[in-house]
Amino acid sequence: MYTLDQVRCFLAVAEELHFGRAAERLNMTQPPLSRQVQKLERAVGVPLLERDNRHVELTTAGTVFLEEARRLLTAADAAPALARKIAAGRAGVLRLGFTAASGFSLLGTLVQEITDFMPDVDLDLQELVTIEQIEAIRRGELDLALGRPPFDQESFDSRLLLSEDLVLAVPPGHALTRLDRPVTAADLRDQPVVGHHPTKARYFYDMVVRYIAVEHGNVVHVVSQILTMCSLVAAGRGVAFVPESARLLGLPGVTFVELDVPHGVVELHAIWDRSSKNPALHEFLRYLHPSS
Amino acid sequence: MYTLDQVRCFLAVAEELHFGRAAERLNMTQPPLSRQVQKLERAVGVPLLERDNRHVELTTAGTVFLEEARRLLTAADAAPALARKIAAGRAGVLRLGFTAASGFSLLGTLVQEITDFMPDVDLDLQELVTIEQIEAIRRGELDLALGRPPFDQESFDSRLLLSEDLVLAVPPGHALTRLDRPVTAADLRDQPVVGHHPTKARYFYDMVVRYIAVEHGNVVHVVSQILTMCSLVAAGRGVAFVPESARLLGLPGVTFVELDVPHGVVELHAIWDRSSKNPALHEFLRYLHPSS
DNA sequence: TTGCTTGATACTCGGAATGCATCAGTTCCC
DNA sequence: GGGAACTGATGCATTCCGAGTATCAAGCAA
Repeated sequence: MYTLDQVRCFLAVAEELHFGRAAERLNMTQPPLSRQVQKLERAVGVPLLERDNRHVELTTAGTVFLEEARRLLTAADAAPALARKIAAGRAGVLRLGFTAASGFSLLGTLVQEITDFMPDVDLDLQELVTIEQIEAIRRGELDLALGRPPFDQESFDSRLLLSEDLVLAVPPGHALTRLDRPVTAADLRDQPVVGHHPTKARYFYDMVVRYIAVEHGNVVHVVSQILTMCSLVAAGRGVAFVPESARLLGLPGVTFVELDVPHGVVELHAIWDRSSKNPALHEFLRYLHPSS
Repeated sequence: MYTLDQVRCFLAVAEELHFGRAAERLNMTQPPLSRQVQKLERAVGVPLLERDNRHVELTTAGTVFLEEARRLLTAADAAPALARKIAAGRAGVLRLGFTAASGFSLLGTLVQEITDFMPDVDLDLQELVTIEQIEAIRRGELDLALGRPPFDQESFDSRLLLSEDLVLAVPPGHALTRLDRPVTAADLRDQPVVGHHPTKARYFYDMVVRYIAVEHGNVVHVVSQILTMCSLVAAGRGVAFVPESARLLGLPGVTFVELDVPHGVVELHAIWDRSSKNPALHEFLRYLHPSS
């Protein structure tokens, strides 16, 4: 079995792609570093790095192991911190994930409310896209997510926090800003579109497919974050479908026009594992559902 | 910093609530176990166990650390297993490009076969024309392409997957449907033709130039996708040369007549970079060439 | 060719973990 | 009340592992 030190060694080498520099970063010399990585590879059972007597590069297995290694080390660092916080008499820790987009809208007020209502609870905030949040909850690395459907209704409970409109982000002075009616699919026939990633931003992708049949050939970029979309719009690369709260970004070079879609279609939910035993989470849920 | 062994020691003690039995379970003697747990507690910074000279019990911090510890060890066990699976090609990602036309014919069965043969491999599908696929492979953004010649035989390996006939798409009731012999170039002298794009659909363009000398002036549209061609035929804009599998589209307003060209001239190849290191690709190739 | 770079290996040394023996505190029972 | 039994901690000798130094081997450049 391998040790965390070996994982740390591997991480440094994988990031530097150079044993000498990695050793320097770890405050050790190169030979023991080589041996530690060799040991790790023997423990894992497959080569993680390909050494070329001149260059070092990750194998495919090494690439995915690197991801796991990062998570492992993060968890290894977080565990004692968590234990210390508990021991220090704090009421607990609430690990809250949020999407970049929800950060603009209600994250601020929500954090304020939580700290008011549960002043002794430490809040750990992490920005992740929805699926990553769901995965993190499933792995027990997160207590509460601010995300969008779909998610497994079996294992997760949720509550709708916010409904907002889907609007079209366009550069200022764009022809569509001069329309005095909501933009329809027909208006977009010849518009380059900055599209959503079909899996990472599945919620928006599905919504756009459903309400606005965008010509496949019009999609000029595929991205997963609202902020990136707006930047691309500002750069004149096309128009984009974004939640109304993107206005709060205050980005120059972007303005927003109404779309011919139902109001309030963009939903933001609080999502949690119904089997979680974190007392801080339950305390928060009591605040969220004052009834129950 | 602590080690995974220390965590394993703590886990055993926390579960047994007895140093002696925990030591037995870990195949070690009791004194070093005590010291390992002490070390872990020093690393974490707070007591995790309360020893009572008669009983052992978890502190509050110990309880939450126990949970984290379990997760940590699970992740530490899972990571190498995952890496081994990746290296064996039994898991991972296979990025598969396909032309719209190949989508109608064998993409479905191929995808089915891949998911049967390599159930843990994620398939990323992307529709691109052949040259874009080749470029994507060259840039390392795609592992496998379903495309048509020509492509650089130096850097790419390939395998013929399908040969089919070139047929003529015409509107139903068209004069050429009443011929009782294959259509020849002469029959097309006065027909408006929906033509292929000379670079984006070079394979079909070259093939048509080679087998049927179409009058230049007859070409009323130049498009690069079979589906677009068929739609234009259905709209009565002309006739078009398409692979027989376009029948599978089931488009109303289009029927197909035989052409006086050799059978099986439309080829579809699986194409890949012979220097690719993706184990999932190699696993798939083993499936494709059971011989080698 | 020579010299430089880079990762692997040989060897020695110091620190850490192990196991044995033992201690110290508690509980139980006669 | 006192000794036996039990439990976790500690002292000590041994062993083992990992670190550092020196060096090697392979590839590349001039």
